[in-house]
Amino acid sequence: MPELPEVETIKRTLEPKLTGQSFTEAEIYLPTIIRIPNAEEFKKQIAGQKIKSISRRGKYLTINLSQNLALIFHLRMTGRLIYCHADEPLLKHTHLIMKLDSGNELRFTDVRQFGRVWLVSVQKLDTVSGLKDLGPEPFDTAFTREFLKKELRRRRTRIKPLLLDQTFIAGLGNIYADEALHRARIHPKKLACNLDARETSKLYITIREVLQEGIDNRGTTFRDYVDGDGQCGSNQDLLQIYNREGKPCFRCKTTVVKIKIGGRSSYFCPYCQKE
DNA sequence: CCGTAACCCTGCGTGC
DNA sequence: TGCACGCAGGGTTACG
Repeated sequence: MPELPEVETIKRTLEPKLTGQSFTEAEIYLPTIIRIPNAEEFKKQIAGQKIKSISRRGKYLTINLSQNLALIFHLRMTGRLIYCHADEPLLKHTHLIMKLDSGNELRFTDVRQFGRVWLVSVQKLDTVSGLKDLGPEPFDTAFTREFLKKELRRRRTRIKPLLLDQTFIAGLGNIYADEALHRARIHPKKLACNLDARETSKLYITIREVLQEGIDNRGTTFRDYVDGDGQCGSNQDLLQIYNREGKPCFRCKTTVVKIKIGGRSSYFCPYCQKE
């Protein structure tokens, strides 16, 4: 599940390879993944476009093109964006191939077909669903301890679903949200407005810590995630709580529990994270 | 405002 | 071995 650290890793692997190259043509095998424009327009518009830079916002990856165009990807759960030579055999579930003038290709594959692609002018970025409504970047100066404190105080929802709400904070997904809560010793069902000053401060720090460690370890490969070179990350070896149901908490040896909150699984330690 | 659930989709683990 | 079934999940939408 590509979350902020995974998308950031993909960005870092792709940027030096793609920058300066131009797209020559596109082959579309599953048109439904492209939200804007239609398949024919996509092919027509992307041909000849030069890649200026790559950027990330939350879990969205943007390839900034010449002529004020932006090619935007959201990988959802199983999407992959891989740079390789045109001779490489096609992986299963390859839905989109974008050819480059170097003889290499950028390929989009996605087992579950939930990933999405947009090609829009920068003036129309607000037509990319979810992008304009994103909350602050966890590493941006706008995301301060005071901001988190103020926002949590006025929210009467449980902390776990709130951390997953991309309009609240951009980039956290199920894995890093559980890791941040465990490290801050906060129960996932605790109401946001009931967090005390110490918990809020701790959470502010642990959100940044778990994300930074995820980036440092080149992402968490739980099942499907690979970077732009097709390489797995290593952060899965360092997870303290996610997917550890029935196993002893590394801190206190209490058995890790899995519960459902808002339809999503949540892993926590009932001793370290009291409700 | 908040919670819940359905939906999109395929692969995988489980139970029979 | 094979089949049916439930589950996994990010984001969107609908509804209470």
